[in-house]
Amino acid sequence: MNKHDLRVLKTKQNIHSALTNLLKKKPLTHIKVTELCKEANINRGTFYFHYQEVGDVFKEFFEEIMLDLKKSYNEPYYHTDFLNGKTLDPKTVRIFHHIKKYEDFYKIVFSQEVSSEYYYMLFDEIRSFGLENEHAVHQGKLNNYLHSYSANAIIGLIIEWYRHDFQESADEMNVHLVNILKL
Amino acid sequence: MNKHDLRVLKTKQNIHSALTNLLKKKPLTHIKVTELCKEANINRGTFYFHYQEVGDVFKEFFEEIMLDLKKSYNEPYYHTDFLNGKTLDPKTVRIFHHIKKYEDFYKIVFSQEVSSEYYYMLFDEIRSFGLENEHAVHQGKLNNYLHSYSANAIIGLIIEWYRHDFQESADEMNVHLVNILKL
DNA sequence: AAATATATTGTACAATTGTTCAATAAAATA
DNA sequence: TATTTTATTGAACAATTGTACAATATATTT
Repeated sequence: MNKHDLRVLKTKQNIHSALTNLLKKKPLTHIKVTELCKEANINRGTFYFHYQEVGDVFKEFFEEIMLDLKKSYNEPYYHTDFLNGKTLDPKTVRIFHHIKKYEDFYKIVFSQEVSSEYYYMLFDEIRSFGLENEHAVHQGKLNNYLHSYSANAIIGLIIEWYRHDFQESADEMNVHLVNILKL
Repeated sequence: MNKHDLRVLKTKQNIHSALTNLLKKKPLTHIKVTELCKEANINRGTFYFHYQEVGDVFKEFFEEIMLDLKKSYNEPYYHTDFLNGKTLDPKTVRIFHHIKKYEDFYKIVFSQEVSSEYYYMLFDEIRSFGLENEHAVHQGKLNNYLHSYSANAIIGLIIEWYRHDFQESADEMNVHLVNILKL
């Protein structure tokens, strides 16, 4: 299976737009392989040649989104540094802006029904940023735990945000974080 | 459907022990309804009278485990307060001991393939403990975010623990946490 | 342009799913 | 104990899944 083969590209494009369409009508977990193939005008055998289940297609979407998260996190950031007189953390605020940008996808990622794999993709990405303040280097094992602690704490905020249906702005979320870190 | 009916109790007992047996042989996501019913010696129609999918049975297990977590968290705690000369947080250490106690279940809960619903059950339980230091009462919204932040931070540690195959002891985990909180 | 490689198709198949329903068995209730 | 209630069974059904394969179509390579 050569992912540069034009046939493969075309097939995957069809499947991708088919899934995008179906997601407007029903939740990911309700979409059948048969249904997706019909919408994409491809043979079911072709689907199983590339994927195992519908969720794998969504995973491909989310892999792209993770690339964007990595990219936007590493880009120089030109954003207002203040909101309501509070200083914004220039590192984490990019995460919140990223989430807001892909709000519709994260509503799926954080839903109860889907597999945890997307959660862990986000977790590992944020974890790789190494968010733990300025406290330089620690001993190896503690550092591992600290990374997981910090990354998942941020995701805890995002879960709460998700449960508020992403009502707050990204900047407001960052203010919440700053306030928590000040405690 | 009366859950006190002896027939229901017997049926659920059979299904429960059938699932326990099958889980020794294969992962949760590979267990079919048909297979579970054969193992439990009950009719497939009976299964669908009580559940929707195999995961619902595991959810019943986990609901009991969440009750135990709540219970052990509220019990007076008689445990050594020191390890390697470090003070242990008497609140959080119970969570770690609880996880260790049900290690086998949490290996399922934290696995990539299963639905996120178990994760959220744990999250909501830990969140309800209100772990945020001694900083008294804050404004309503910040408090919501703080609870989710703190609860998920702890779970971040547990995820890391899970990835180390739960090698460390509960007390060592608590030392990690204490060290992180000191930063 | 011809030869080669391989992705896609169509078909078939067994197994599982999810639902329905009347008959039956086993409870709870009077 | 007799009556009533209802959980369980078994059977049937359409739909979906997951796999296999030869035939075909459409790429890539020479």
